[in-house]
Amino acid sequence: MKHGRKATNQHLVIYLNRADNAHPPRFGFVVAKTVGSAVQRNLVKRRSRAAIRERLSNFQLGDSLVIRALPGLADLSWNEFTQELDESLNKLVASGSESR
RNA sequence: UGGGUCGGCUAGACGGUCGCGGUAGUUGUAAAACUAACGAGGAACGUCCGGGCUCCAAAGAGCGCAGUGGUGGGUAACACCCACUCGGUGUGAACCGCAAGAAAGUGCAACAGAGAGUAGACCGCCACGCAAGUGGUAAGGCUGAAACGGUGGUGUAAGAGACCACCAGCGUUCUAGGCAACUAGGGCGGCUAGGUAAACCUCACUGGGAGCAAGGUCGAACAGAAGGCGUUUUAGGGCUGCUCGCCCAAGUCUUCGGGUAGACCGCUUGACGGCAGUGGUAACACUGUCGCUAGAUAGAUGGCCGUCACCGAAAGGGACAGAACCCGGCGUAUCGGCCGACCCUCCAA
RNA sequence: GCCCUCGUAGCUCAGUGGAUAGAGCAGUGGUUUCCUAAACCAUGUGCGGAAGUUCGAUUCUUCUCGGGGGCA
Repeated sequence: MKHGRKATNQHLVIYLNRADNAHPPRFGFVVAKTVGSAVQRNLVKRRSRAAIRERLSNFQLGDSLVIRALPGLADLSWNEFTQELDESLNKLVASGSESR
């Protein structure tokens, strides 16, 4: 992800790299131990997967996305989580289309 | 009525929809698709003990080291569990206890105090002496966590287990009960033998080492260099603190550098769970019958909607916590809910 | 998953059954100086937590909390 762009939020850091490859979109989740216990980390990963699945149509071939979770994310509700995620994604997509 | 003790169970339920994991079946050359039933816990946690399993040739001996520590039983085993004994706490139901040995030996006890361990003599008491002091004594005072039996009497110059009575404690022995720990009672002895073993130690019993990243099969990739010790007179290794014994052995060890990090087996049917019966006070065991109940490999349980229960006046809320080879325990965390047995107290009879 | 280690002052470390736990640096106040630094004097701050053994625990034992490291 050295060539990607980054968007930071209060509880999220998102990296996006758009390449011209033909591979399907790839997603990675980084949940460190600082986020919480094993139960809380699992919850964050599952919610991230569910949220990305709902937004699959927003991505193109060749995209690579990494979501890094920060401490405090596990205490959010589902609605707060998706709101932060959408904000960050919109920022990334908007800046990407401008530069091209 | 109020308060409490112990034991057990549970950890929201049902449905719709979009998804995930392995398994079975069908289709398909294959990739994959479809269908079906399953899919985290009471602690999955901490990793504090004990085992199974695997490898170390087999798992040998002695010393050392470590662990356990009332008795009997349960168990594959245990530091766990059950029953009992002893000691302590509580009005009680009950609870707590690393609960062997201090006359085998060594050590330790600061400060205070006269004295802290084969006792001792500061004040005191008594005798002698004009006095200084000398001798006797340990009842009383003081210090301390702890001071060498207690009470009463006899006795004495004053006193003292010096002697006596009772009591407490010790050793030894006998009787009765109990598998035993131990309990009850009697005789004899000597008159007191202190504390600490989670200090060294002694006694009894137990323990070989490593761990599923164990271990095995297949496949992929790469590049060697320097040095040490050896090649039948035994280097090095298994082996871990030492010694012995045994085995492997022609290579092996150290440092630097380079490469790989994929697949499969191990892997889930087990000291397994439910029910019934029998034995046992119980822990538990045996017999019969029924059942199959996660198996991932960056790690599968989430999102949305509805109904009904719980808490709350409502808004709203719902604990602790996520399997990674598997079991048996222990310890710790936990919003709550339910059931049973028992104790104290209040009222009534 | 398994194994091994370490917690003492703000920091780096000593210590070890005995009263009031030390050393260096840092901090605060003062002396000196026209002012600052240096120097000198004074001073505050602690044994990760809870039980137990002991007359007495930082030390011994058990449980627990937190940190660090290793493995094919």
